[in-house]
Amino acid sequence: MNLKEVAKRAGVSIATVSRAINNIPLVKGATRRRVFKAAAELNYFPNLNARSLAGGRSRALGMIASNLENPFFFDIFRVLENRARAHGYELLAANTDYQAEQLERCVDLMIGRRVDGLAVIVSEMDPHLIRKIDETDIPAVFYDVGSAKHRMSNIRVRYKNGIERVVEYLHSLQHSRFAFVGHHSVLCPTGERQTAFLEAVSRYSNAEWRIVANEDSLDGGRSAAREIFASGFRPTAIICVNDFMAVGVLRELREQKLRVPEDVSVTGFDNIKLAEYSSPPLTTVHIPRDRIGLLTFEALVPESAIGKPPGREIVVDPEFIVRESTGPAP
Amino acid sequence: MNLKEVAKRAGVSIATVSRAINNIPLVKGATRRRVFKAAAELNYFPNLNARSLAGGRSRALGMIASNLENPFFFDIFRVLENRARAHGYELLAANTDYQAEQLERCVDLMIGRRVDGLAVIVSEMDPHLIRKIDETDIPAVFYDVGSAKHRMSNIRVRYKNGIERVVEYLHSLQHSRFAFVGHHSVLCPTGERQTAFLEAVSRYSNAEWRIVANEDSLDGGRSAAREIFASGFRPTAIICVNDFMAVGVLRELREQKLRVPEDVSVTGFDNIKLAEYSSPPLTTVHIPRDRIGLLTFEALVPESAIGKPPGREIVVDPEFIVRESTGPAP
DNA sequence: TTGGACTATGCAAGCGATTCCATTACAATT
DNA sequence: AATTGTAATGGAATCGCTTGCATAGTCCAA
Repeated sequence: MNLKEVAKRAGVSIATVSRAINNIPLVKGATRRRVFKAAAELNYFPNLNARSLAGGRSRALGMIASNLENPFFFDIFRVLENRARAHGYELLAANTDYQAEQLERCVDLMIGRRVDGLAVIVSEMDPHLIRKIDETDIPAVFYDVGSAKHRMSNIRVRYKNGIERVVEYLHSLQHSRFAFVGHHSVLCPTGERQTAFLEAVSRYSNAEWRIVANEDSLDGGRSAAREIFASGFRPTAIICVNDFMAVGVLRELREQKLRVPEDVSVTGFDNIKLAEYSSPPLTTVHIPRDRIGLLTFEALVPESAIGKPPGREIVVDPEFIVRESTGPAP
Repeated sequence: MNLKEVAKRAGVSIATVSRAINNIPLVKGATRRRVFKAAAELNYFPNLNARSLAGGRSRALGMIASNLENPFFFDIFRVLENRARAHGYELLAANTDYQAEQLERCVDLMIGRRVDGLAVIVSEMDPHLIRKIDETDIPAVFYDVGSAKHRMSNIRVRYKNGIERVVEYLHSLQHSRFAFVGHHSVLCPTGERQTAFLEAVSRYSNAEWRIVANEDSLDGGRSAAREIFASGFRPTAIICVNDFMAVGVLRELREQKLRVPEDVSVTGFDNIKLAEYSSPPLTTVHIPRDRIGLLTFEALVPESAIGKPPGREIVVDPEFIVRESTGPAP
């Protein structure tokens, strides 16, 4: 069903139908009603593809995430979707599973759909893709990568501070054997956290440590923990790159009959809901995902944030939260 | 950048460029190379909106879910996305948060995008929407609602069997005071589980029970548990409509210093990964989401399932899984 | 009655692709 | 050399919509 049919039935031109459907005030009340009646009778749905094509914009935003299964990303998605909807946009979401190849596919897809703004919240970003997106003139937001320019913004989370706080806190509880559980992502976020971990831990002369990595999932966290113990290392504290994996670590400790925090302390990162719901609840570092989502939206849709420059550098500070998964070293 | 520009640069017609880009074999090797070279130099991306419009199909599938945050839905999403990608489709996902109003918006959006197939995995479905979708001639899959017809399929999970097994099992462990934790969804899935619970529990003359409902989230599960205890009822077993909420229940029990399963047994439903990772791991009922995702895809894309009829009734059987969250009544 | 000044509507040109049909190029066959 | 068949390309209509511009209708003041 298309405009033409509706126009015929309502006895007006397609231009008028288009205006009526789009609530353009020019149309007279009576005409508008006739149009809506005809549209309803014919079960008419505006073809959004045609609309995007003709209108020159898609009224859609895109979000690409590394792992939507991890609530960290999902929470951002949720905020972004709500903002988008409130402003008459729809949100197209895509998942890369941390794979560079899929990321490229997703980017092509989003550009192909001619989204009006694109958020790329991934840790496997590649400069070549940034250039690619840049050349399209689509407003974009990246995450922890390079700096802002043109119409591209960047969100930077100060992971380093967070990890430092974690290590300091554990050290103050007399811990000295640390394990760091990361995930298989080549670039920034894990990288920064891992680097920060190394720096922090190196400051203590009596500290020993070990680093393992696995995929970003519950299973990945558990496997990582298993790997640590298989190596013979006996950490008194396990610092995880995020809460999701930390829950996996907790599971393995349970299996090994190690009590948390009496025998070993565990920390997460992100402060997803699940951190509060794990047993024991996780000591972690809060990253304000609401704020990230909101700022991302504002960066993508300039008219929603008048006065703020189109391409900007956004810095987000984490916040340390102590719960029950950490305690004095045994 | 568009076809015309690429055509000009490559010195061919737009028809030829279109064929080259779409890998239609008619194009001579040398020409093809010239076209790709020009496209690359111009940073050309096919406009998918235009393509959908001209081609008469969008090469996109849609999936609408009640709550993508609940891994039950996300797992289906993942399978569906993989199948879709493997067959050259993209997947548009939308979330309703169990709200009828949002569901309608999502449906309009999907129809507006002219998806080639639409899966509606929600429990708040409404007959009027089914008719709406039916009239568009888009192949669709629904979930636990009515029966199959035309090009519309239906997936039905035999929840009843699952709940029966759960109740029987708990009864065999001498439990007699049951609580059922559901969520605020008007229609089938919860409804069926709840009804099945009532039926099963009514068979035992010494059984007492109570039913509470809350939103489908970790918080919702916890609040539901709180409500039970606030009412003064002291269940020996809490049967949850799904694992996600069960994890919330577990959290509240921890707060109340009640041991699971020594003081109270808890069961979930769905067998999401988290069920295995909670503490204690949840006794639950497995619903094969891989199978559901796959069957959904086959129902949406007929050419992927030759021989099978377009509109069919798919029945899925759950499987009872005992873990550590259940034990003999205290 | 007529002439603005609006308000409502229609016409038609795109938007960027696909695809049917016609045409050309070229090689093989007679 | 003429003919034929096939492979490669181009022309142009079409998909459903938006929107600038032209036009028709309406109302009121002069």
